[in-house]
Amino acid sequence: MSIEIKISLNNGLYLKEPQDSKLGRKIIQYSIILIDEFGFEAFTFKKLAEKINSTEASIYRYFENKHILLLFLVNWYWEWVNYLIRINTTNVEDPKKKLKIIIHSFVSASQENPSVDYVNESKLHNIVISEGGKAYHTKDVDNENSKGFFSSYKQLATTVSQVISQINSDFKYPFALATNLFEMSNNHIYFARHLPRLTDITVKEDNVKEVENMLNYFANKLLS
Amino acid sequence: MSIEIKISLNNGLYLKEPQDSKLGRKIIQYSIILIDEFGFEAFTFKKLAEKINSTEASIYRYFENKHILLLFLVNWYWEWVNYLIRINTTNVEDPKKKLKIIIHSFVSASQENPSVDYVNESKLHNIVISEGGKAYHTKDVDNENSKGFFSSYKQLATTVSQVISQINSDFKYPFALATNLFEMSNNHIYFARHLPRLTDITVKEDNVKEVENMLNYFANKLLS
DNA sequence: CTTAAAAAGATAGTAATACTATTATTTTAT
DNA sequence: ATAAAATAATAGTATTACTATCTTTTTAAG
Repeated sequence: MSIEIKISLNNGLYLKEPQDSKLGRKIIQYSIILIDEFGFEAFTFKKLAEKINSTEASIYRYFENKHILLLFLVNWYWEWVNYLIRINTTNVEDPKKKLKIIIHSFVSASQENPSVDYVNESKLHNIVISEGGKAYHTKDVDNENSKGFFSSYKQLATTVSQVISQINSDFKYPFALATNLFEMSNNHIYFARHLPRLTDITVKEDNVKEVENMLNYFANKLLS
Repeated sequence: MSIEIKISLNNGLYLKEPQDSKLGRKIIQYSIILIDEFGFEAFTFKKLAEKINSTEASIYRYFENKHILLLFLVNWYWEWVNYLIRINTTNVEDPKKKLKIIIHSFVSASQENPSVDYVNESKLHNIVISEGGKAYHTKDVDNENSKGFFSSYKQLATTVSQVISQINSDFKYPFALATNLFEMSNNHIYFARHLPRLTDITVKEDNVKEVENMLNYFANKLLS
């Protein structure tokens, strides 16, 4: 007995819905593991095929190429954070409390249930931290945007911006603050791990409390 | 009669100093043009060689690979912004004024003189905006960091953090604010151009005044 | 002005990547 | 039991990211 979550994504992100078949779910599961392990550049469909005892050709039936697969994974993450925010803020009236919950979701969505068994949310979060920007920093961004490949991120920005405007309706940059909190969260976890001189916070053993405190401080100060 | 600027970079970033030879300067000049035009992924040494009527082998004598070349270019930009901040803030006492000048340098360094004739600063700024994150979002980041490949960015962060601390010595996140202002500047110019629903500002014909206003607002509010 | 050495060019070759195509086998649903 | 769908197996291509070697051109020093 269990509750199943299936996150629906823009159908231009895949050739065949990977969440509906065993092989498709394995592709998702092990692409997350391999991208996390080797990085996006060194990740190939050939390596993935070997890992799951399948073939390149079979993987190509699900995803056009590895960039689209990355977009799929990042969109999955955006949708999942959207979902967590929705359920964790229901029945919360105070927009300030809502924003605190949102910030908590940004830094540690990966430690939440309910989980989807073929997605290692913690590794997926690491991918978003390390490779997420590559999903939209491409020459094809305008074309992909027109196909709706970033609508989950926009949805997230809209949700958060509305809470921001509830806290302070005079604040002129609700969308910029929303995306900045998300980007800053990922960026500073990355900096703490790899380029610590670029930040003031530390992250020990995935303890992101300091990042969370910093984001709350920034948000409160800006909206006061 | 002219004043020449030569920006010195970590010598692990090249096999042979490209700024000291005609071919080397052509490599810099046209790699900027081609990366800006085609994007980093589609850019190859072969295309560059064809463009400058040289050969792949010759380019490989200057740069190990295209990733190192990108690092070289991004470091050049970081050093150049450092330099602009230094000369534009000399004899300015008020740290608040200094920070304004810094923010102006972040958003529109590309429109400043003095220029280096083989570097199109405006296109280089576009590369930093669109591809800059790829310089450090790689599996090799720790190794490259240990070789000092990010010291120009750290230097920039340090300079800005000192001004921030001069404005408000109690502010707990001077480095994070410094890097965030820089990243936010690039990010929101990119968003305004390609994913406008992720920001509140607009950028028409390279007019980045709105970004500058936003960054000044954020900085002032956070440091008040 | 000569000459040696450094730089650049020309050419060729390799392993890996990012696919596409075709056919054979297995799984699944009726 | 069987047809259709999914997957596996195999092969092949163009491009990329290099490396190696040899020839020609440029430059710098006596």
